[in-house]
Amino acid sequence: MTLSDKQLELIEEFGVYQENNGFQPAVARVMGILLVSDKPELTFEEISETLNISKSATSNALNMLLNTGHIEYTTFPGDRKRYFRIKSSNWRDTFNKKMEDLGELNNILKRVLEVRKRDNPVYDEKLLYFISFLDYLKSQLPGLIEQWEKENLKEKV
Amino acid sequence: MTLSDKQLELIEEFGVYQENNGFQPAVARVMGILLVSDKPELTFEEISETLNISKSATSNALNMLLNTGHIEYTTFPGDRKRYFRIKSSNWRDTFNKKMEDLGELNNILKRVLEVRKRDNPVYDEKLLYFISFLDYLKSQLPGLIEQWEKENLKEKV
DNA sequence: TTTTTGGTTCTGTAAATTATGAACTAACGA
DNA sequence: TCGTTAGTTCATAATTTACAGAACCAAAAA
Repeated sequence: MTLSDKQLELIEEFGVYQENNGFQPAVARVMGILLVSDKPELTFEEISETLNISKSATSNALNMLLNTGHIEYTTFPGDRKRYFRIKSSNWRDTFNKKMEDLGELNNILKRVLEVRKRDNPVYDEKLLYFISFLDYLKSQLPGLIEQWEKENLKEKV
Repeated sequence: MTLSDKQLELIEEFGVYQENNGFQPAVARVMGILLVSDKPELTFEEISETLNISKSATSNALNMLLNTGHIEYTTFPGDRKRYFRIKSSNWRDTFNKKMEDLGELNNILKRVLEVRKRDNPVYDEKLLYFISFLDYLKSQLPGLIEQWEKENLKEKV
């Protein structure tokens, strides 16, 4: 399989993005190739050879991504190969994870306020504002998402 | 300076959180101590000794955080020490960075759609939905923030 | 003028991460 | 039953990171 220069470039770019999200370089490239390749499904061999990563690294990356629910595969009768593709639900998950992450931060910050004893309440106030903002966001987002879904389905139907 | 067990625990927890955001362990702990200590401002020495990190690591961490705008310091006449504190604007920045990050992802995904040529449009559709969702979010968030600010100021005044 | 304070800068290195290649295995095909 | 395919597992090599320690420096104090 061959990829255009633009596709190779995007794999790297997406790869770096996902490295910053905590994925190993090779794992991030595997996600990248599944995302940008013209074929929506690729075999172990195609991934390994096109990305120039060893079989072991490919094996580890694919199993890791399978375990974390980022990819899945189908098979075809009379063909021992597995055909891997990105799980599309993964996009929504990516967003949800970011939101959960802010929730975690918010929990930590709430406990910070309980634990530290500052003489000047001005310092607590700034933090309280941010906490309240995150709470507000959390309360409003579901409605926002719902509304988007409504508008989007309207267009589609 | 001494910290309670709960404070030490929170420094570690916040530290791990910030490690996941790409900060070095020691840097993340420095942010942590500035966040949870009873005193809102701490000196180089207090930070270094309380966290048990070397002067060099402390120096690097503080300069890194100063350069990236996460902390700032004040001085007092006749006192050569600098008193470091977390920049409170940093909370809003943290949130903004998460949003910018989703914007970056969105840009990459838009280019993916331009570059890959898939026979079955179903695959593109899923991606298009997510892109459109992120765009929607981007368009709605400023209003959401504005509304929160309005409500919050109302309470305060 | 010498010493102390409040740091900074420069190696060196322990530990962790990430990937490789080779040996291995299970299933199928000839 | 022998070879081939489609991978997995293991030992280890190559980087990368993250920090400590020591030497260093400028300003203030003694």
